Amino acid sequence: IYNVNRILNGLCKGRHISVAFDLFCLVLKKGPKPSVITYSILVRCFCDENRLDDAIGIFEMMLKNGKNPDLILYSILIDGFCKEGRVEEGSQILDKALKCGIKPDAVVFSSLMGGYVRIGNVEQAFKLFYKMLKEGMSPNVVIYSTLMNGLSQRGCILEACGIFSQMLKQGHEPNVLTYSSLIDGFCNSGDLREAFNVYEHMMISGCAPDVVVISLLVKGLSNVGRLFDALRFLLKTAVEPNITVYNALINGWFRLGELSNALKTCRLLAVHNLDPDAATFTLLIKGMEKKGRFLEASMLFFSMIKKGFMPDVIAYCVLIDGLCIHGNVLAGMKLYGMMHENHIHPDIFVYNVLINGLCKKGLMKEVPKLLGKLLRQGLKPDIVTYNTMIGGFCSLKKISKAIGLYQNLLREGLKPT
RNA sequence: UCCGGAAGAUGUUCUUAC
Repeated sequence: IYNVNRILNGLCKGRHISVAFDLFCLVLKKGPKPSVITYSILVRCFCDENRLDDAIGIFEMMLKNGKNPDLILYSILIDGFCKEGRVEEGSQILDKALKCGIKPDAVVFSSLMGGYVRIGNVEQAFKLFYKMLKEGMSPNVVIYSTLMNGLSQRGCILEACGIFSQMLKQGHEPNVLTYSSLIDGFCNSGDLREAFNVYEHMMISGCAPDVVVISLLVKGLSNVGRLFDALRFLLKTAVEPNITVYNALINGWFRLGELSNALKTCRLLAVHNLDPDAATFTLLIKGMEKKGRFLEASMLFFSMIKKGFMPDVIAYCVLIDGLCIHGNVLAGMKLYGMMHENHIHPDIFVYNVLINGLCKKGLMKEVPKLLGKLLRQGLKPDIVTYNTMIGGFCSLKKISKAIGLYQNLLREGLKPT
C-alpha cells in the first residue's frame, strides 16, 4: 500500500484526478487494503478541486470501512473547508475531532486562522491565536505570518509590526513570506520608504527576496504613479520578473492614463519571453474602456479567445461593465449568456455590474429577473447590490422603495457602507 | 530511507461631501 499511496499522490499532484480515482477503486476491489493515508490523499485531492462533497464522501467511506481518521486527515478536511470560505464548518469538523480525542496542532490552527483572515474576520483569527497560547501551544512562523497578513491587508500595519516583534521575541526566524506581509502592509498604507526598509533588512538578514516580494514593491510604486522608480528598481534586482510584475506596471501606466506606455510594456513581454495572462487582457480591456474605446475593448476580448485564452469570470465582468456603462445593457446580457455557454459561472460581481447597468437606465422592472437568477445560483445580494438598487430607485424618486431595500439589507445582516 | 496536512503578489461591481 505504501507504493500505491506514492503513486496515488503523484497522480493527484499532477491533477490526474480521474486516473487517481480509478486506481483507488481498483485498490478497493483487489487490495491491498487502503490505509488512512490512502484515503487522506484522495480527500486532499478532492479538496484541491473544490469538490468538498466528494471529499466528505471519501471520508465517510473510510469510516464505513472501519478506519479511524487521524489528525492529518482532519487537518486536510478542515483546511479544505477553510479555503472555500466555510470556516464555521471547518471548526465543526475540529469539534468532531476533539470528541475523538484528537488534539489539534499548529497546522490545524493555522488553517482555521487563515480561513478567518480570508473572510475578513481577523478578530476571530486572533481568538484562535489566544486559545493556542492558553493551551500552552507555541505559535510558529506560519501562524504569525498568517496574522500579519490579515492585519496588513486590513491596513493595520502597526499591529502587524507588533506581531512581528512578538514573533522575534519568541525566537522565531522570519522567512520571505513573513517579510512579504510586512512589505505589502507598508505599501498599502502608502509608506513605501518603510516597505523598502523592510526589503533591505530582509536581504541583510540573509533572506533572499523572491518574485512575490519584487511584485509587491513594483505594485506599490506603480500604484502611486512612480513608474520610473519601479522600472529602476526592476533593473537593480537580480530576481527575474514574471507576468504579475509586468501586469503591475501595466496597471500603473493605465492609472496614469498613459495608454501608450501601457502598450509599450505589453510589447516588452515578448522580449522577455513572457506570455500575457488573463489579468493582462483584463487590464487592457479596462484601460480601453477608461479611454472610451469600447469597440477596441470588445475586440481585445475576442482576440483573447482567438489566441486560445478562455476569458475568466473577471474578464467577462470587466467587458460587461464597460458595455453597460456605455449604455449597452443588451450587449452585456448577451455576454452574460455567453458565460453560461462557456461554463463560466457568473459571480456576484457580474450580477452587480448588470444590475448597475439596468439601474442607470432606470430599468428597475428588469432587476428582479436578475435577482432571481443569482438566488437560484446560490448567490446572495451583497451590500453593493443593495447600494446599486437603492441608487436606482432614488434617481427615479421612488424613495419608499429605496427605504424598503435599506430595511431589507439590515434584516439580512449586511452593513451599510 | 521524507506515502498524506497550514501562510505571501497582478485584473472586475456600488458608495466615499469643496
